[in-house]
Amino acid sequence: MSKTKQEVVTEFRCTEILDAARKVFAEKGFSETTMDQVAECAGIAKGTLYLYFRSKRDIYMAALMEGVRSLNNDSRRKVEAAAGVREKLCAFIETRVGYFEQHRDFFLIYHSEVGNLRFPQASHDGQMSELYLEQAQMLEEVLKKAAAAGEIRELRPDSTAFTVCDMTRGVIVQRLLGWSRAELNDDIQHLIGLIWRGIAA
Amino acid sequence: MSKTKQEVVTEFRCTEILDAARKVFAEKGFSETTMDQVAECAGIAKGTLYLYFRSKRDIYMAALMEGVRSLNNDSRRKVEAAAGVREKLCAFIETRVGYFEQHRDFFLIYHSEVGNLRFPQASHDGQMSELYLEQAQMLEEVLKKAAAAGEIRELRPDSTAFTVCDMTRGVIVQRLLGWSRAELNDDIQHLIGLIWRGIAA
DNA sequence: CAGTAAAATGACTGAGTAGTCATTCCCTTC
DNA sequence: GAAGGGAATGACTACTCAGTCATTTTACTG
Repeated sequence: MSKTKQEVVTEFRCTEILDAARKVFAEKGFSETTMDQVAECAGIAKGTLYLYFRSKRDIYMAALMEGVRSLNNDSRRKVEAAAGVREKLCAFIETRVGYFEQHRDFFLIYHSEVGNLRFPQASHDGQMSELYLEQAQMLEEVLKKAAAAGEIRELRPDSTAFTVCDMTRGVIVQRLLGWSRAELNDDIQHLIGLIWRGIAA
Repeated sequence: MSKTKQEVVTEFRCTEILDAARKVFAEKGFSETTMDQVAECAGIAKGTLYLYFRSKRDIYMAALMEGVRSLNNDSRRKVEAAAGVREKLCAFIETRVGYFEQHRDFFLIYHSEVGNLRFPQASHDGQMSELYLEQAQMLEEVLKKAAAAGEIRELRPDSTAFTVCDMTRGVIVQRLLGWSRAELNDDIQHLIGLIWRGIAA
């Protein structure tokens, strides 16, 4: 059964709102953004926002989580599809750097939220931590298997996985703030070179 | 000439206020913190805050910048004092991880600010960016010289320097959020092992 | 210990904004 | 094309909170 007209409209409005939200939140941060600004950017009235979302935080979390889930799915798929360890690592980094380059607004929100992981009002419930950990753990599994197979040296897979995530995020920040003028691919290759020598057997 | 009584009292009040500010801001983040909370935590009335600082943002920035400057000075001194490249790297990482472990409130503010580097209202003027870059550049110099001397392989010193900073910060986050249960020293040694193999000639 | 000046106080104000809801608009159906 | 109903609107409300300032407290001096 295909979607009713109702559902189509609702989905369209939600997408529209979340896209606008990402844009405005990315520019100003959560607290400096007003609902009027989100509404204006989405080209609708403020009241309409509340027909589709319960609160400001609700919109923010939806914009954030939708992005994170999509990113995590992409990463997982690409990593699973890749053949060896090195290739899996490459896939992980390339997918994520690529995704963030394509969705800069989302990245700014994501990154500022990582910075707030400790403030409870942000990332409510710890949904955000959960998804963050999910990625690290996926990487951890890859590293564990690779170590067992002797493809890389023995090191703490948990800590290493986090570190790879941090380095990946770091590269995007460098690019976004204009601290790197290299080609995207050079940045990625440079990072992979660093990591691979760091962990290779 | 020693300080007048005036100056001593002023300095004491400022320290008191900034300590309280770090505590509260670390717990709640900038916008969720009220001046009343800062005042209460400092054990003074709200009005008194405004005798020593011009605004909420002013207090926040002072608390942040004092910490960053102190951290940067420690780092620089320790790095300069260390003998070889590897030792300088160790000194950098150990100093920073140690400092942040000793000043967790400060770290939470610092880390959330790194997440907000792109939002103009935060980190006004870009003072924060400046100090962040300062550290990375110090490291960059170390790496350049080491590469010229053949002690490490040729790689992009700017990008590598940023990456080392990111990894270092990452380790603290792991520890602060309880994602690492290892001894402090194990975490540090693990990280240095990773980096050193990554960059060694 | 009175007099004075500086420091501290906290009730108050004004600006800003999340969220509401009575009204208007528009689309569908007969 | 009239009637009915669901979607959209934006003026309005209720509240929060940064920053002020008239008053009180404390510290110093002669």
